[in-house]
This record gives sequence, structure tokens and C-alpha cells, in this order.
Amino acid sequence: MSNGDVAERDSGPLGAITSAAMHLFGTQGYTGTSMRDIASTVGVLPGSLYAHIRSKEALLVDIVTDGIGRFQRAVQPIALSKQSATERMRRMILAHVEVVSDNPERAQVAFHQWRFLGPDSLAPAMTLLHGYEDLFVSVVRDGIADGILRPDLNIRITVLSMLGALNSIPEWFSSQGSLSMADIGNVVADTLLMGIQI
Amino acid sequence: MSNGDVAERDSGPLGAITSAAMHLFGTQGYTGTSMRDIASTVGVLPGSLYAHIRSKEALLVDIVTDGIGRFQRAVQPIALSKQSATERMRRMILAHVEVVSDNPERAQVAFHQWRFLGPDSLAPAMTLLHGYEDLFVSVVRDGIADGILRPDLNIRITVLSMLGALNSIPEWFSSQGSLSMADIGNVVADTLLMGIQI
DNA sequence: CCTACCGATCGGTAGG
DNA sequence: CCTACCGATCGGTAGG
Repeated sequence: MSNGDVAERDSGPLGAITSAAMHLFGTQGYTGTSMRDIASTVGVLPGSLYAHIRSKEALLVDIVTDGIGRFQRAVQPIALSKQSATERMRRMILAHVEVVSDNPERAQVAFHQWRFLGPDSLAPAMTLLHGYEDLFVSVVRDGIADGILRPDLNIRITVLSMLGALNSIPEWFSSQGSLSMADIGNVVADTLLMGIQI
Repeated sequence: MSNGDVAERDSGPLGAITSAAMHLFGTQGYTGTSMRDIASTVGVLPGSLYAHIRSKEALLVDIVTDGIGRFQRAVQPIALSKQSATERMRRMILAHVEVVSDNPERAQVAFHQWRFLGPDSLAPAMTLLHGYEDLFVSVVRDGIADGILRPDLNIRITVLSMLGALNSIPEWFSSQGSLSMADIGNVVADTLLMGIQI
């Protein structure tokens, strides 16, 4: 009856551990976080963590996998919908920003800390990430085919630049204060979309 | 007769240490790099490093300060020149990408690892970073005042999105291979600039 | 730049 | 989940 999901839905000990690790990995980085940091956040002694998890890296695997999954589930239905490429792209950007705003630390881990995964976990995570990038690639491709996006675009660079902008949001949004995430999403969507339309 | 610069111009022991640290901090992160990693890259025993440097953090301070300085020196003259705002912005983006391509690891450290600086070094580094961001802010402001950039832009978000895209380049450019940095610079400049013009 | 070492901290475990 | 601990590694130093 256990589920494969991470934190928030599991308010038990494992959820508390995962939630603490997510926050610490996101703010201090994976290599900058010790198991003792996590334990003291949870309010437990370091050794006790291992009654609930296998290893520090298994914790990272779960957070990254679950994190990318949340973005995938939010954005894929939009990418596959029947609207115009520009309309889909706008909604995908807004959906992405909304998932970021839901938990910026999780976004930070999913998109920046996966490179600290060991050899066995790295490839599956990169597959998930590429699958997510491909949602954007396919919509840009559709837009060019339909004649509503610039045909001279280098698709991969365009998408990677867009995702670079989107994934930098958690680094600066909190120190802003004056603007809501929805505002930020709209401004970023405007800026990025205007650049690729015909 | 020693200079305040870092690596490349100093091919002595300090240059070798700084260069190794730059590469390791950029690829594995500051907290993911040990002094023993640096020592073995240089080909020296760990304790020997301290004949040339004060501490691990002093090394980070130097790399970050020098790194931001290189971007500042490349971009500031363009920002202050007499051309149109859009022309300046295009050239600033190209200059930024060129500095990234000169040493992607250094760019990675300058823009992503500064947050691991201690309390005393953090504020000065953030001042340098904000000074660099302000070059872009001032040009966007000029462009709006001159009526050649969209007046509804949120200036700070626009600039931070642009820099987010630019600073993500070192993460993915090397795994590309097919495109040169100049190509990437032009594509990114096109994408970002089209989004903010009237 | 090496030898030899310091105390602190690391991820993780056995046994209860 | 605690007690008690493991060997390994950490940043850094004294003395030459």
C-alpha cells in the first residue's frame, strides 16, 4: 500500500526526511548537505535515518525522479493538446513556472543536482530530463511546420535557452518579493515567446 | 610585482592551483571538491597547497572575483557605447557568450558557486554580480526610453531571464559539439532580443 | 614542497 | 528510533 511518491503525500517519517532533504539539497546543494544536517532538521539522530532510507544517494534519486515527474505530468497534457503551437508553448511555460512556485527547492534539485547521481542512477534521470525537454522540442517543431514559429530557429538551442531561463527562476524569485509567480510566469512567457514567433 | 589576476597569466604554482580549482569547482561544485582533489590534479601533496593559498574559500573568492571581472570588462564598454540599445544588447550578449566559451568552468563558478562564500566574502561578490546585472538593466531601460524596446517589460525579470538563459549555456554547450560558441551566441541573441523589441 | 599529523566530520552499521 | 561506534575523509598546520 505504499506509494512511489515523495513527501507531502507521505506525512510519516519518510516524508519528513525526504522533505528536509529536498529543502537542504536545494539550498545548500547535494554535496553541501550532510546526513547530520538532514537528521537535525527532522529532529532525529543521524543513524536513525537509515531505518527509513537506504542511502543519501537513494534520497537524491527519489527527489529527482519525483521532481521531474511533476513537471512532466503538468506539461505533457498541454504539449499533446490540440491548440496552436504558440498557445501550447505559452501554457507550458506557465505550467512549468507554477510547478516551480509550488516548491522552488524541488525544482532546483530536479534540474541542477541530478549530476551528482552515481553511474547507475544518472542515465535513467537523464532520460527523464530529455523526455521533458522533448516536449518543448516537439511543440517548437510543430510551430515551425505550421508556419507560426521562425523557420530559422535552431530548435535545441532555443529550447535549452528557454529552459535555462525557466530553471534560473528559483535562484532569484524569492529575493524579489514584489511579484507573484503568476506575474513572473506571464512576463517570462511574453519575453521568450515573442522571440520565437514569426 | 605579483598581479591580482588569476590563472593563465600566472603559470607558476599558484596559477596551476587556481586553474585546477576552477575546473573542479566548475564541474563538481565547490562543496563537492576536496583540497585533495585539487592537490592530486596539480600533482602535489594536499598540505603543500597551503604554501601558496590561505584557504579553500580564499581560492573561491579569487576565482569568483576574477571571473565576474572578466565579464564586466568585456561587456561594460559595449553597454556604455553610443550605439542603439538593441545593437548594444546584441553585442553584450555575444561578448558574454564569448567569455563563457573562453572558459565555461570559470563562468560556472562565477555565476553559480558564489553562494558558498562565507559571510565576509558574500556581500562583495554579490555587489560585483549586481553591478554586472545593472549593465543589462541600464541598456534595457535606455531602449524603453528611446521607444525601441517594449515599454511593458518588467526590466528586472527580463534581465534575469536573459542572464538565466546565458548562464545555462555552460551546462549544455559541450555536449552539443556541432555548433560553435559564436553560432550559439547568435542564436541565443536572436531568440532573446526578438522577445523584447517593439 | 614533503613528512607527519591534528581534531572534526563524513556516510553508514550492529545491536538493541 | 537510540546507543555506540566504524573506517574514511575533511580542511588545515608545524616543522623542516
